[in-house]
Amino acid sequence: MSANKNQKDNSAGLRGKGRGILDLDERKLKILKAIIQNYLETGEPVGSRTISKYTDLNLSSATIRNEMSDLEELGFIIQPHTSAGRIPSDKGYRLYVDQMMLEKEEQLNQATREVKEMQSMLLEREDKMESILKQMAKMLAANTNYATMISAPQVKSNKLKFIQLSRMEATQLLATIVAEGNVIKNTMISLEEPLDDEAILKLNILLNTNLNGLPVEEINLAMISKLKQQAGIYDGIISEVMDAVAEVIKDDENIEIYTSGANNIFKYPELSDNQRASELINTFEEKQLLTELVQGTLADDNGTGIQVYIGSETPVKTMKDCSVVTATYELEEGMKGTIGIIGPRRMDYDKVINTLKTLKSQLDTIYKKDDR
Amino acid sequence: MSANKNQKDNSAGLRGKGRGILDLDERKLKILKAIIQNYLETGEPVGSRTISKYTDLNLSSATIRNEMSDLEELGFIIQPHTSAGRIPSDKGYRLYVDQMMLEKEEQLNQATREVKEMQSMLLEREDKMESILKQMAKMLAANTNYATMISAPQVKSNKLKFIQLSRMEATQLLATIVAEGNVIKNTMISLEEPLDDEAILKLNILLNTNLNGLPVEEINLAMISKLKQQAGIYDGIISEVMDAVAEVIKDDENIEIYTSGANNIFKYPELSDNQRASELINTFEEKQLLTELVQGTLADDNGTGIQVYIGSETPVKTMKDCSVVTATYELEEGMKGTIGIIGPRRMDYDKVINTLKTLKSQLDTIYKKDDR
DNA sequence: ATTAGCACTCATTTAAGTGGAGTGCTAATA
DNA sequence: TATTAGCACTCCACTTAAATGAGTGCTAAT
Repeated sequence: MSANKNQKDNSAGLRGKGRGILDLDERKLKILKAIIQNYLETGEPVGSRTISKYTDLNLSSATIRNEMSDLEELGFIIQPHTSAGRIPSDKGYRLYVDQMMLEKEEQLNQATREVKEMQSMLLEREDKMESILKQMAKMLAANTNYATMISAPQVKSNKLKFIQLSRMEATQLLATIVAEGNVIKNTMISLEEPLDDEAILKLNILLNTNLNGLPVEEINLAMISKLKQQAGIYDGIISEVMDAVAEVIKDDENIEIYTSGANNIFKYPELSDNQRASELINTFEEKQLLTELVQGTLADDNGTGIQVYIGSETPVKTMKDCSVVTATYELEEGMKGTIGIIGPRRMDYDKVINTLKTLKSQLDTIYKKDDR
Repeated sequence: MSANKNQKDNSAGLRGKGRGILDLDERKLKILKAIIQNYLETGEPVGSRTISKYTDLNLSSATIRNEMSDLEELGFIIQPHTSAGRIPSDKGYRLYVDQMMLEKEEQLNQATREVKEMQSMLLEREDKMESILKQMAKMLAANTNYATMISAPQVKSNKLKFIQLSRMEATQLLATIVAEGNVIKNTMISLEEPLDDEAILKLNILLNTNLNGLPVEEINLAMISKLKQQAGIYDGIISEVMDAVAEVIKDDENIEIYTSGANNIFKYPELSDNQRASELINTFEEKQLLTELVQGTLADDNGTGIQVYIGSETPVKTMKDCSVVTATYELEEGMKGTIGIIGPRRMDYDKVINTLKTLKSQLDTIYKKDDR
């Protein structure tokens, strides 16, 4: 009975540009695409009649039904229950997205326009990194209606660059520590006894001659105790400074992540039942959980800088009902960061990917680096 | 004292028997209390029979009904629909809370125990303010099952304390600016041409002699242009430094606010329908919206440092279906911050207030200041 | 290979029915 | 006079049943 269907399935490669198992004949592909697009809009299972009417294939619903039956057998679509329409499976989405990323390579046009307004807003206040990123996350969220996250570029500061003690008040010192990548930390140090300028100068010289340019892994206990010894009665200060140095290193372990538009998930019924919503909101609040995502993307880099995780593909388990699209951007000193958009499976992949692509290139440009 | 808020809330004498509102006869008070307590637990309207059975008043349901009828007329309770039990009105909650805050003044005991574990965890990593506050918010949320927020102490830095330029690399300067209250900002300044040590020293002297100890309002354009003039060819650097100074001031306009447990709202059905949840989550994400709350509490200070906003009383409109309990704490230099707990109207006021009280005093203690 | 037609499935909607929690009122009681 | 028992009534929440309709699979005809 299903002989002819199976025949098609097996002979997939006969036609046209046959390569790989994934090729479907042109018509099936069109139908699948139509199904997905329709589902992206409505969020409802889509039936054969809908496709037959709203597509230029001029096929009757019956024919569509046959094709859909095949598509289901191939695992690209799913029937939620016996007499419902079909919805795309993760595999279906995946095909769709892959297809799209091939086709759409060139049309940055429309998205560019949309991002332009972002860019102008961004440039308005050439501020410090933090506020730029925060703002960017916010605008992305507003523009896409999905939840967004953006991680600050991860600096691997493994060298100390500069240490300085300055007197604030009689018994208070300010220690400024700068590591490679311009990671800066300030600490206040309280003193028992006042310290004269000369002593401070000496300490500064001591610290800088010994530590400047030093890879952190070379700062060990032996080294520290040697310093203390040389500092004499001021060894307490050395201790505090070294604590601060440790902080600088530790700081870059937990990446800064900014999020926005978490409440957008309420726009998609499939995500907003209490259970799921609660988990997702929590994930966004405990940004720590998002670091997995960042780490994941940085590891998965596939050349394009764009990654698409569909449903269970995502590294963060609480997002198994979502799709996640990420872009990694890279700043001057080889510091990489991640932008992520989190939405329902039926995300507008086209728009999102294009937006991210453009944004990424803009970001690269802003920071004087063009890697396209 | 804190009860005076609603003391003369109209409706003073609808009935002959009505005297001042606060002296409801003892029995009515007991019944009201019973109703509220029951409602706090169940979240369901409570009927006369329930009260009659689970209270030691030994009254029949009929009697209770009569009393409830009176209480409703007085505005302390509400009937959601004709034949339902009663739920407390905002006014009812208000009375209950005021009453409680009088009674419970002395019993810090139990709550103290609960908070102790927090304290020990807190002290474990005597870190910088930020992480302490974050952690505190988190623990509060975990302990209470409500959403929490905590604002970093608001520093009113109106005097510059210290400015320093240091050379990082040949064409890169680090500017460190410290304002009163030890608000620190670092900025990198890129140079066209290398700068020799002598020039840097001069600039440092110039900046410090002119700006140290200066109230920010005295830093005007005239002052700046005078500085530029004196700096000669280095006027560009002065500009950048002054920009950074402006940043320091501006920074303390938008207060840092840390939140946690936003997803706790999903534990209370009355808050977790999509509409409300979305708004609330948004409020927590756009922490800026919470500043109103902080400002509000700092303004409303009533001596105890604890404030309770019930329903529409809260300054943040998106929280009109919530109750908010806040405590203001004060650190050494007169810097005040706010801790807030946001939950449903039927919040466990008793526990929350006690927890906040204890936490507040702990906080005060940790920072060497006891203001009880 | 495609299509029309038909019987069937099943989630969703609508209507009607039921139980029960809770009230207000009245009359009886202490 | 204050309290209580009793009763009729209200109305929500829940269940059940029927109607709806979108969608399918299969078969026979084109």
